[in-house]
Parts: sequence; structure tokens; C-alpha cells
Amino acid sequence: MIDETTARDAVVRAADELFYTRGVQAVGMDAVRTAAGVSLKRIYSLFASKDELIVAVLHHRTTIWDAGLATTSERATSARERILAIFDFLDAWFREPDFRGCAFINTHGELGATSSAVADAVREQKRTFQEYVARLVADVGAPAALAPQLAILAEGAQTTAAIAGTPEAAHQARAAAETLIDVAMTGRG
Amino acid sequence: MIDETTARDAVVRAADELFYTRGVQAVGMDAVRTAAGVSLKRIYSLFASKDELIVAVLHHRTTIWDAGLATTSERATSARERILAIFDFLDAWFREPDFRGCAFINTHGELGATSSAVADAVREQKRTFQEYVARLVADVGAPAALAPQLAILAEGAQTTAAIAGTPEAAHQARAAAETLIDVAMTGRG
DNA sequence: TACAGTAGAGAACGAACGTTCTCCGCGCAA
DNA sequence: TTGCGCGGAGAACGTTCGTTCTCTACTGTA
Repeated sequence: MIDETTARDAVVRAADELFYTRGVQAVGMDAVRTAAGVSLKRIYSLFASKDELIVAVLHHRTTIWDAGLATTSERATSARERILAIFDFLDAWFREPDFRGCAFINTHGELGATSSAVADAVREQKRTFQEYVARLVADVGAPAALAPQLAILAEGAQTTAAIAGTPEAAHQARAAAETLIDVAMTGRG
Repeated sequence: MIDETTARDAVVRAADELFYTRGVQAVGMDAVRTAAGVSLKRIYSLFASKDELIVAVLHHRTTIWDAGLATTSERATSARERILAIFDFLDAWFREPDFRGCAFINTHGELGATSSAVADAVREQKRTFQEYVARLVADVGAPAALAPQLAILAEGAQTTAAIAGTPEAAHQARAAAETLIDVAMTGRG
């Protein structure tokens, strides 16, 4: 038998892909079992319920998102570039063939009303992202009010790209971000 | 018996409220029947399937959204004000106690992957909104590139407010919009 | 070899859902 | 009044789903 950590990881990864592609409620635990290659009995020994698995998947997504953001920002040479790198990261993501919007936003829309655990996990992720943006804004020396504006642009780009099915929202949001940063830095806004 | 138009309207209104509050898949047709006061048999004579009802609800939401936007924009005295009125409209909406985000975004996240009819209806609504913004941007005499930036701000404000459960994203987006408009009008962006 | 414990495969179970069907009552034509 | 057709209420049906249970096979030990 494979060890607990490996099994858990396999289940979360399989569920993540299925949930993201088809939506959470459209995926039965049988499908997760098949995709993960882990028996239902084992899955239910690792997670008390589907709800708990959903939350684990959201946490997994958070890790991936944070890592992707960190990697993209490493290439940036200035604080300003590090902010704009967010939108380059989004652009690359939107172009992936299986891009289907932000999993957190999607899951919140689907289950946020009925599962407070899901709502909490999503809110937590968004809060972390906003804090990340706030740190970058502080680094660049702009007023703190700029941060939520940039975060809203990033959120809006994600839903716009998801619904339209095209990636151009990333560079539109990036252009807006550049304007907002420049204005904030020169005190005009 | 109530006439067809009235019955249809009652079903759509009841379904709209239930779907928006709990999510689409969390609401059974029995709940729609009870809330609308229309028998299942009648509902299925008005709508071929739940999918068809969902699309009808989305169209109903589109009408409400368009009307709300038009009402808010009537109070504006200039083209610039008419653009900013969008964010005032959002602000008022976010403060409603049962605000739960944009129904189109939520439904797309829930069913967009499995129902192309839903995906189409949502895409259509967002396209209409973008055209509305583009018209206002043309009226104010700003470059066309401003329009998608403002639309992204509006989308981002909706998801941010929905997940955070607080309304401040509206005025943050409004402030960003003011900056973007001003820069676009003076040719600085 | 015999046995105990464990895990996998998937059958089974109870609930919920979308959809259809049955039964009953009402209004209307003759 | 009698018969007919339509609509309402909700029971029924078949499916799907989350979760649990059963049965079998295998591993390690004496």
C-alpha cells in the first residue's frame, strides 16, 4: 500500500483537476476514486467527507497559486515590475487550454452559500492575495489605497477571461495597473 | 387558472431568488414549485427542463440588471458621471443584505463547464455590459481602450465584494475608474 | 501451513433529484 | 345533469450521489 501522504496527494490532485474542469458538484466520489487510483474506503479514511476534500483541494490550489506567483515575480527586477508581473502571470494562465477561471471564484459561486468552510477557504485565499499586493505596493512606495485597486483589476481580469474565453483581459488589466501605479507614484490620483 | 405569462413570470422570479440565494444545483424543482405556487406539471409545460428554466432566469436577471443600470445612469448629468454611476449602482447593490455576488459569474462558475446554454447566456450578458461601457466611453470622448479597463474594474468589484462580504470594493473601483478616465482624457495613459 | 489483520474493489444503501404519471376535482358544452 | 377535458397536488420512477459495508486477497508471523 502506498503511504498516507502519497495517497492523500493523489486524491487531492485528481479531485482538483476534476473539480476545476467540470465543477465540484458535477464530480462524484466515484470519479475521484477512479482518477486517483485510491479506493473509496481509503479516501474516506483520509477525508471525513466530500466537503473536507473540497477544502483540502482549495488549500492545494492556494499553494500552487502562491508558488506560481512567486516564480513569476522572481523574474522582475523592480518593485513596479513585480506588481506588473502579476498580470503577466495571469496572461500566461489565461492562455492555458484548460483555463476555466479562478477555482476559488468558481467554487465560491457554486458552494459559498451552502458551505461556510468553502466560503472561509476562499475568503482566506483572497485575503492572502490582497496582502501580497499590499506588500508590493508598500515596496514601490505608493499609497496603500492603490493595493485594493490592483487586486480588483486582477479579480476582474480572471472572471472576464473565464467568461469570454479569451486572454486579452490580462493585458487590459495590466495597462490599467500601469496607469494607476504611475498616477499613484506622482501624486496625481 | 392563471394565464401563461403570469405563471411563467412567477416561476422565473421564484427560481431566480432561490438559485441566487442557494446556488442552482442546491435548489430542487420541488422548491421552485412550492415558492412559485405553480405545479410541477405546469412548470414542465412552460419549460422543457431545468436547464431551460436556468437560461430563462439568466435572461430575467439581464433585464433587471439593465433596468437598474439605466435608472442609476438617469441621475447622472454628464457622460463622465454616467460612467461613474455604474460604480454607485454596484455600491448600492453590494449593501443589500442578500447580496451574494453576480448571478452570472456564480452560475458560470457552477454550470459553465457542463452547460453551453448557460455559458452562452452569461457570455452574452457580459458582452452587452461591455458594449454599454464602450458607448459611455465613446460619449465621454476617451479612447476605446478605456472601456475594457472599466469593465474589468466592475467585474472585479463584484467578485471581491461577494467573497469578502463587504461593499468597499465599489468605491475602490470607482476611485480607480476616476483615475483611468482622467488619464485617458488628458492623453497621459 | 495456519491465522489474524488490513486494504482494495465495488456492491449496497438511503437520500435527493429531475422528470413523469396518476388520481381527483372543477368548469363547461349539450 | 352528464360527460369531457384540463389542471393541480403530489406520488412514483429511475437515476445519481455520498457514504458504508461485504467479501476477497494478501501480508507478515509463528
